[in-house]
Amino acid sequence: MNSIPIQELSKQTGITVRTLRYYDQIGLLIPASKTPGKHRIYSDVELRKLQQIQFLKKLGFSLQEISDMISSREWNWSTSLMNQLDFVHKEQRKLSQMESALRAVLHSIVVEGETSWAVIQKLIQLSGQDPSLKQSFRNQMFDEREVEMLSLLPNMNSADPDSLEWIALLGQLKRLMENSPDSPDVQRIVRRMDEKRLEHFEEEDSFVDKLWEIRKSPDQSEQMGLYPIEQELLEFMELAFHIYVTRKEEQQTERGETS
Amino acid sequence: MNSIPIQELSKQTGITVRTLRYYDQIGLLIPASKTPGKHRIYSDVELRKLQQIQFLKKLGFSLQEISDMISSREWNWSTSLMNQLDFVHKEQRKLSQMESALRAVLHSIVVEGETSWAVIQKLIQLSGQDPSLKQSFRNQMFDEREVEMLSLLPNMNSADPDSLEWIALLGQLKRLMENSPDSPDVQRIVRRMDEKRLEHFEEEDSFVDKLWEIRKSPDQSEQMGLYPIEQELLEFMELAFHIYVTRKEEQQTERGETS
DNA sequence: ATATAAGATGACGCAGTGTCACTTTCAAGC
DNA sequence: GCTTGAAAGTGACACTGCGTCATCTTATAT
Repeated sequence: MNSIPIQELSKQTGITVRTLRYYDQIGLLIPASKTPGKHRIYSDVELRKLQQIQFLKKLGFSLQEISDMISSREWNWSTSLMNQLDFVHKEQRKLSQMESALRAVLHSIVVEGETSWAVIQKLIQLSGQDPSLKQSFRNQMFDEREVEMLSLLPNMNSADPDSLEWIALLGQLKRLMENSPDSPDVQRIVRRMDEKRLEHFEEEDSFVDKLWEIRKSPDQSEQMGLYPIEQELLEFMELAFHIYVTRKEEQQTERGETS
Repeated sequence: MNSIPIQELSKQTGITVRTLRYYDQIGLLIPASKTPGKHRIYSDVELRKLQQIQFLKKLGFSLQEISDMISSREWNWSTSLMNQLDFVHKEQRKLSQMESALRAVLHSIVVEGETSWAVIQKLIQLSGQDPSLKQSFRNQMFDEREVEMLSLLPNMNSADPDSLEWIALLGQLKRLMENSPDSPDVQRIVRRMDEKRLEHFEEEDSFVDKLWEIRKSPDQSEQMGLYPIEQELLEFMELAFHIYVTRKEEQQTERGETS
């Protein structure tokens, strides 16, 4: 039997001395013996046991659970492993929700341009409402095919590049609101928005129109669970869009295009 | 100014009375006033503030952080949001590792048939080794194309149905070791294994052979980071396989097949 | 014998409540 | 105005898993 002083054990396992003493205190890992001066002495039996403890900790079990597992001779491993797996899944869901909420705030700040409590307030409104109401409103306004298309819409709390560009474009547009809606800067943004619209919703004009109507009504937007965009920005956007579309048609006419 | 007693506030927000008192104590949410008898009285200002606190808690911030955010007039939101997002990602990684380790134990128990500390010991060996060594050993034994194929191998800690069936088959085989390797039960399992091999590694005989050689050497298996399968089971499997292949060839010969 | 490293013990702190135990206040009915 | 029961108050301990002092003792090498 080789005797291992506490610091040795600490080095070999990476567990701090403090923790080893704590494990002794709660009876999880008791040293093989002690010197007359009460210094702890471990053996390789304890070394192995400590490694087991480390491993079980990596699985996320609490020291209490580990203690039970180690002491009990016949332990129902499958059950506790499955429970633990279940627990991990729940935690993962929580984290996903946190992630998505965090993104929503970050992106809202991009759109709003300024950081303020107003952003938080808006999101509190959104997150506070009953999701089933949202669902029924969506089903009421759109047919089945259109409801599916709704899931393709850019979203405040998603991280895909497509949504990100929409958010960025909105943010830029907002900062340009002091300019004229037919200024080149504004028109370039609107052109890009139109391109993106065509990419995803070409031939779906009626859907896009319906969506735009909802967007323009703050109440309806809220019921849909859409991030509230301020009225002025929407009006500015509509104006700029109108100008853009008109010019586009003129150019096509000049070039003698028929379609 | 409407005055809200503590229980009212509790009901409206879902925060317990105890927690509200604690928030008062740490100065996070101080009631608007108190009755002469020291009962707390809140107003809708505090109601809104409490909702903000709830929201920020959903983002995973600590009460201290929330306190800072609320009290400071000019807070750098973006930075703390990004930090928090970062933190969430780290937690997610931890959970993924836990999940995969948990699956490894669960699956190992299936293969071993019995639940025992030996399983844990094996996995401790595996998880304890330096992953870079594993990497270099793999690169040393296999060429580039083959290394890619390695990632298609069934794995103890994955949850895909393919891996699951391999695990299940191994577990069944182990329980049948007392039978003769040419018993129908055993042969059916070996046939299924062979089918699965063909599904994924048809035309890759040399790769499969090389892998099998490694499997048969406990040392090499360990260096590869493969779950240790006991020698007897491997030999039993090889024997059964040999019988299976021989019979298959005989049948083909009988049927007068040439290839 | 002495210096010094290593060890021991004990206590506080952290985060966010739950839970007891005991006292006081409020509001309402009489 | 008095009684009563509900609601509110305060204070303290518990939980998890250690980190981090501070203070005292032991082991070890010279």
